[in-house]
Amino acid sequence: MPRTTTRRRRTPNPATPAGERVLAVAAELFYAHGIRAIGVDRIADEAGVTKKTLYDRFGSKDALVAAYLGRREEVWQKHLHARLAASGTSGAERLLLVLGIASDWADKNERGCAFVNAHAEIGGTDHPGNAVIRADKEYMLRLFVDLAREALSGERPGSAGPGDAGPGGAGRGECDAGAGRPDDGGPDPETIGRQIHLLYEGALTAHTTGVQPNAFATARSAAAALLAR
Amino acid sequence: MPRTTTRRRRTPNPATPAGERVLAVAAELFYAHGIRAIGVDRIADEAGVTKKTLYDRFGSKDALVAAYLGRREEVWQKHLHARLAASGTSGAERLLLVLGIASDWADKNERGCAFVNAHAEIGGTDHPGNAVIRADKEYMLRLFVDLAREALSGERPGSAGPGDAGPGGAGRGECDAGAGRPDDGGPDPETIGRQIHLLYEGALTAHTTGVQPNAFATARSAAAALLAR
DNA sequence: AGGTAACCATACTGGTCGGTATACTCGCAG
DNA sequence: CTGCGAGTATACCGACCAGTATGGTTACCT
Repeated sequence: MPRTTTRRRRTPNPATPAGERVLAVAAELFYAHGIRAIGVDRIADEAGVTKKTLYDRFGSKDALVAAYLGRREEVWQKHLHARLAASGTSGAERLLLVLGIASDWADKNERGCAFVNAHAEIGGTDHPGNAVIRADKEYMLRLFVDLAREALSGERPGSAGPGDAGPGGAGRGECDAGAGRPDDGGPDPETIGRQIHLLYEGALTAHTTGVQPNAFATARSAAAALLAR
Repeated sequence: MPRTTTRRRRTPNPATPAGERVLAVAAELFYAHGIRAIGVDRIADEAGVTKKTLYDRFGSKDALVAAYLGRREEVWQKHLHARLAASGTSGAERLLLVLGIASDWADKNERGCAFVNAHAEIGGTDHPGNAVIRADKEYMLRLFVDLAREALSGERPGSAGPGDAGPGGAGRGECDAGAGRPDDGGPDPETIGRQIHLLYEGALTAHTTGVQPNAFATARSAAAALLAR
């Protein structure tokens, strides 16, 4: 019974009761006040845990931050797909529903996108959390592109396999994303998906900063217009 | 000859050589590394100034942060209008040019929108910088709405005055911003301006986080499509 | 001549930062 | 019964935090 290398655990796994409490408290405080604004002492205190335990579980504050972001991504994606699956929608409706779900989510998470906020603090460094941020952004972009493809191809609920995609390199080119000329003939799903992704990202910040309280409704109407061309 | 109450200056004005140096250094460091990541000691050091001088000019770190944001807003708005005025464009072209200017700006400012980043760190508090953030966001929204109005008044009938609007309070409703239904008849300029503002905000974060390197080109094509409906 | 604004330099406060060290207790599985 | 993982408690480290105190040096403006 090879129990995953029972011995020798250099990088600790935080899946213990105390570790869970730490992660829960860290998630709440980091999100509400920012990463740099919260010290490990306070997290340990509010989790009812000693600093030693915190460091035994996570190794460093940076690792704890990365764990916080990873947990956040996991929860959001699970929530999103649960509501998406329960809706039974398809085609354009399904794509627009994503904006509706994000709207509800944003109402309950008044500090906005945790990944954008974290990027403001740790972006441009070699912080381990950056990988998680990038992964989430990439994921949402792909989701919108895939849903746009389904919406425009006569609504096929099929898996549509995006072709492994793979992490690959950073820049991929996408060759100008269809300039400004009114190519009314047929804007490809990739472009429309990317456009709607921008509406999604924009609605998140516009909603959070308070400039556009109804940002998601506005984004929805714009997305519908882009799909209906 | 009342020279603005020559005596008694409780709130200092930072318009002195040393003050300018402090502000310049602060702007660079705050933008590049974040507000909480930079201490006043380092700012004073790199500006070749003592901490005493820094506090004589600005009073507190929070006030210095607010000054940094104010300066940033000023520079951006001046740059934007200079390029806008030099272009001689009008109508839809003029609106799309804003996205082009923002694209160039974003290429030179790789850490993204200073106000979004600052909001991630001080949002939700009573920090004096929040007023500046809000003002900038509001300004860009108004700009897009006004330009959308100009762009659409030249080709579409029924100007449909939105009714004074005015600054008023925070929430203004805007009554659902035209839900999802395909009201192809005529989307009002206010709504289109708001939609394009979302594209602008989204492009900023998508470009900065690296998910969409060509975010502004994509935003441009989407904005053109929304205007050409 | 004297006042004052704008600077310099050094030193200090009380607190917090991320991270480590030491030593002890508990429950469980070999 | 022993060894170990998970946890407790306390104390410590050097560095940095925002902000203040004291005192001295220019240069300009009445």
